Amino acid sequence: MIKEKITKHSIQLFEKKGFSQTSIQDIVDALDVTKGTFYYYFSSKEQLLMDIHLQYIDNLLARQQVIFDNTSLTNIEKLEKIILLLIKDIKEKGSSGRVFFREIRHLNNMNTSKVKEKRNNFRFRIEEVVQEGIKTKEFQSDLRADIIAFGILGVTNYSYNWFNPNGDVSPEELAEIFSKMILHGIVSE
Amino acid sequence: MIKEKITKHSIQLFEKKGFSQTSIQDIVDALDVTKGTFYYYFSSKEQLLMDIHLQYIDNLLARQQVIFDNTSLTNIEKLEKIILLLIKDIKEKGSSGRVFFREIRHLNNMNTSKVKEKRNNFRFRIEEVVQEGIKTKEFQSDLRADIIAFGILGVTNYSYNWFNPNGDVSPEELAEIFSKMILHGIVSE
Amino acid sequence: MIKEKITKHSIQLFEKKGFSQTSIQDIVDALDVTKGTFYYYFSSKEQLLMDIHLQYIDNLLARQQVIFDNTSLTNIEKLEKIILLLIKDIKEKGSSGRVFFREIRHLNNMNTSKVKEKRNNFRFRIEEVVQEGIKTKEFQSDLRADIIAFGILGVTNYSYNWFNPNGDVSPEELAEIFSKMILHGIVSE
Amino acid sequence: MIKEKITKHSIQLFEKKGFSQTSIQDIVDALDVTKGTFYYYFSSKEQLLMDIHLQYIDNLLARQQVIFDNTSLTNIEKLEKIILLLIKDIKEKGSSGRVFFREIRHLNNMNTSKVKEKRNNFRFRIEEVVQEGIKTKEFQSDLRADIIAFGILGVTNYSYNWFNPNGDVSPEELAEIFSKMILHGIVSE
DNA sequence: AATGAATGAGTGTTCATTCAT
DNA sequence: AATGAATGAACACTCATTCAT
Repeated sequence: MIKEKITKHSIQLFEKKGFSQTSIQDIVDALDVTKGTFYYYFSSKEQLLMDIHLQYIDNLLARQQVIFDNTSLTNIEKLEKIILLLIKDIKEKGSSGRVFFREIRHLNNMNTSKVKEKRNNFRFRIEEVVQEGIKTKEFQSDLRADIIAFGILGVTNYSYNWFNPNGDVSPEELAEIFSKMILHGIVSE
Repeated sequence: MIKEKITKHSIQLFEKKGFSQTSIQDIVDALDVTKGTFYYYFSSKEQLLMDIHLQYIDNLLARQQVIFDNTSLTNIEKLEKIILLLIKDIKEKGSSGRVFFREIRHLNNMNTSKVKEKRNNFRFRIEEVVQEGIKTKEFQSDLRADIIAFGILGVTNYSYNWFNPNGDVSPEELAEIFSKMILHGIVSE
Repeated sequence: MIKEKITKHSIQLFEKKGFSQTSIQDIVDALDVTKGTFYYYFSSKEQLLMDIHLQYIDNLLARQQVIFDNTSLTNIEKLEKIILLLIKDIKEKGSSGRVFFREIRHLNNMNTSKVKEKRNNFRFRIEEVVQEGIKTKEFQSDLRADIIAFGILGVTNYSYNWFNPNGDVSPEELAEIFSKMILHGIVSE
Repeated sequence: MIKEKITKHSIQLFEKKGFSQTSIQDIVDALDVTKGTFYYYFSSKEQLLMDIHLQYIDNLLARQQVIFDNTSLTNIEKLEKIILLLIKDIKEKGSSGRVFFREIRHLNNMNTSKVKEKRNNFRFRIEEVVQEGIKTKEFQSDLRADIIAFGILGVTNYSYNWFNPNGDVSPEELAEIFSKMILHGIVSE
């Protein structure tokens, strides 16, 4: 209960001020508890950050898996759904996402490796979808699936930095615009 | 001379360890000078960071301007050249770029505004190219030029995080792959 | 039962890491109980240390008393037996002894006084034996019994720091070597 | 200058309150400087302790060396002079000595090794003197020189704990009493 | 008899910055 | 142009102790 509250508030603070600019004091002050309480639940500031990272990426991976395993979808549809998954997440978990993308540097080597492995898994899944789509002729035969995967992640992840999900474009609309761009390009035929 | 050396080494250190994890002591130690010397050339650590930001974005803006002003280019060509400009920069100024994208948070409000304005200008130029291309029918008529500009920047900026310009894909090849994806999509026609 | 287990394990920890470097957490972790349990049995960390001190010195005093009261022994024999008592204790209660000698500083004033008084009593007994031996002409007539007592304690107590009772010299042999040195010196006659 | 003042005051404080009970704050408060100043001169609290240890043991070793190298002395005289050296030091450097004997535990492994090696060297020199004395028949032929060396150090080092050099017994007198005890024993012939 | 949550004062250490020289 | 001494506020983290249950 308190642990969850600490995590939740920390995410807000890390997003607003950055991990290193946020002190444990800032965190516990925001919750009206003492530092001792923080260290009762977390062994270090870094462990809290690791918790946040794992919660975020594990959740994404699980939801990506559902899409990936759905055999009734074409690869085009799978890509669209993965893009939508990421964009919609900005509304639901935007703060976590921004912390996730920005603060990984503050994990130690071992933790960085763990998180990067999971991050890579997410990317490899996208790469696989592209690869499969090439086989089924949904996609062009000469694509570099690995690089396309990076391209797709670039488009979606960068959105965390600028997209306001409560603005005039809804997450669903944004996802559709990006899907269209990636799938069909912007040049008129 | 010394100032340039400080800037150059700081970029390396900021890239490797992060801005807040790099102390002034680290910087001056790397150059075998003393802290007094640092403060002779820079009024604060933040000012050094601001210098790095301005050098980076001003250089990019200038080079973008040349492309933008070249009336002999189609809008498609302009987009291609801007993408190439950004990707090639990873090889030439990768460290600066990574510092630029990661450490803006450590500027104060006024400096952040100045840098963001320049950043936005860079984006507006891309948006204008897209807008022009729509008018000339090079691009599809129903595009959201603003969002496409964000998409393009997502693809290129994210590359700073993963692209190894000395690997098996050259900057020129990467730029071409991304240009093709953005212009024509990945779906086979 | 539990109290004894806490005391016993604490002695090991205090010996290995030192009193102030050992936290209550360390102690209870080693026993798989919680801090509450510790404070059920001990009112404070210091009281535990005091317990250890008292157990150690009271035991020594009692065993010294037996020697002291044995009227069938000469004073030389009494000295030999006291030296043997202390050296043999290294094998049996080495950890306690080391804690006893090293950590008295961490007792408060009142407790320090109590322990020092008992320590002094131990020393006074040795002094008395020397004094008696002077009267009986066993010992040289011009000895400073008080200082000789300190000398004897120096030899034996310092052994706690270096003597390995399981090495090539047994406690009995060591006690004999030291007895001989103190009684007869090292110069060849 | 300031560094020396810090060291000097720290020795007093460490002696009175113990190393771990003395905070950096205590030290700098006593000198009316700030913690920053402390860390300008010392990289850590432990390094200060190491400095104290090295100053103490290096000084002792150097003075022991002079005695050791003096070929005009018999081995008996060398022992007497080494004992006097240690006892007189209580008056001159008593605080350092007490810190030296009590706080070695607070050095890390590498530093402990360094200090212990020097400590051992001091002891080995005593052992050598005893060994030489056995060869020259000054000392009894069946002595365990190594253990006798420990015995001598026990007598002298323990004096740091109780001897008041300004009391009714002077350092010279104490050294003579102990020399006599060690050389000739206490039993009347 | 024992727990587990919570406290709060304290610890060693870091570091951007200042300033007389 | 450059130094080196000094500052002081902040920081992550520790820990003996308390107490309701």
